[in-house]
Amino acid sequence: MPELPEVEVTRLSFADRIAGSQVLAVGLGKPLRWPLGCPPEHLCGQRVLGVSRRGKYLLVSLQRPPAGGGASPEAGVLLVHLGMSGSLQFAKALPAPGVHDHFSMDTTAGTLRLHDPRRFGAVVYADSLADPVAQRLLGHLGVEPLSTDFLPDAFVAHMKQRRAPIKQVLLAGDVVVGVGNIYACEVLFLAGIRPTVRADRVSERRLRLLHAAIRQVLSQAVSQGGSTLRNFSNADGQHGNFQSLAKVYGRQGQPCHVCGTPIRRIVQGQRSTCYCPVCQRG
DNA sequence: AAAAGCCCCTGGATGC
DNA sequence: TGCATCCAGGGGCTTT
Repeated sequence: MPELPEVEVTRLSFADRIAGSQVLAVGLGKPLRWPLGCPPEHLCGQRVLGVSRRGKYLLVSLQRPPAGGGASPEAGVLLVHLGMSGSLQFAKALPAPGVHDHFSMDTTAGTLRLHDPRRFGAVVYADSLADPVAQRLLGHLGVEPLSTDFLPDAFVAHMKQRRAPIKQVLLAGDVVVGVGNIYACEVLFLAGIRPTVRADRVSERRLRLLHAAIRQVLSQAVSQGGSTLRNFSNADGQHGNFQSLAKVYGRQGQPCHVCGTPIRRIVQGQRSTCYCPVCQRG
């Protein structure tokens, strides 16, 4: 499933190529998680300014060419979420949409297409990032883990205010974004923290280790091209190779790489958690 | 405010 | 072999 590194790798794989193009046509397949929020024709003629990212959302910024006169051009943004099974393709010529291709946008530079069998993904149009439609999805998000705003002191302070199990706080995304189920398990292993421990009961020393682990694991995963744990590929169709680096996720019953103890699997918030009962006592 | 549970969906794995 | 059942998971929403 796409987590922050996969989304970032996807962005890097097509952002430069689509920037500056003009939207020619938009086609929709079966309904995604949310409706597009505007008629598909509304996008036609708009210019693609660039692609940025906020958490696991890709933000495709658009601009309608001024109709004439001095009026400032209207700007808009497409919020793209890959959900659990989504992937983007961008190419000059793509074959006809398949049964799982639910959003297709032809531009002068190529076609951008969302392939999403489980349809947990979404493509939503908003007039701007300040628009309530965008704020509903982005407004509550925490700090970007790979930005210079992700500071140890603030991270510790936030965690000390939360009583929920630390893994659930990571997944909630309101302290730090982009840490999904796989990476949450991995970073807690690296920091030696038991996933079930209340966030505010974790020592400051280990919270600082966790902060460093989040930066290290996510940036490493980006440089590796993302995870292939769930058939991930970037918009060029290339696969990442992070899966071999997972130390606990999906390894229940197998020996811990550090101490040899069998990795344990539990369920938290209807999601599986894998951890080493010996290495993760903090 | 924060925490916990619900629900959307379907390919792949498992069990009979 | 073919069927039914279960499971995975992101994250906004509702309820506590």
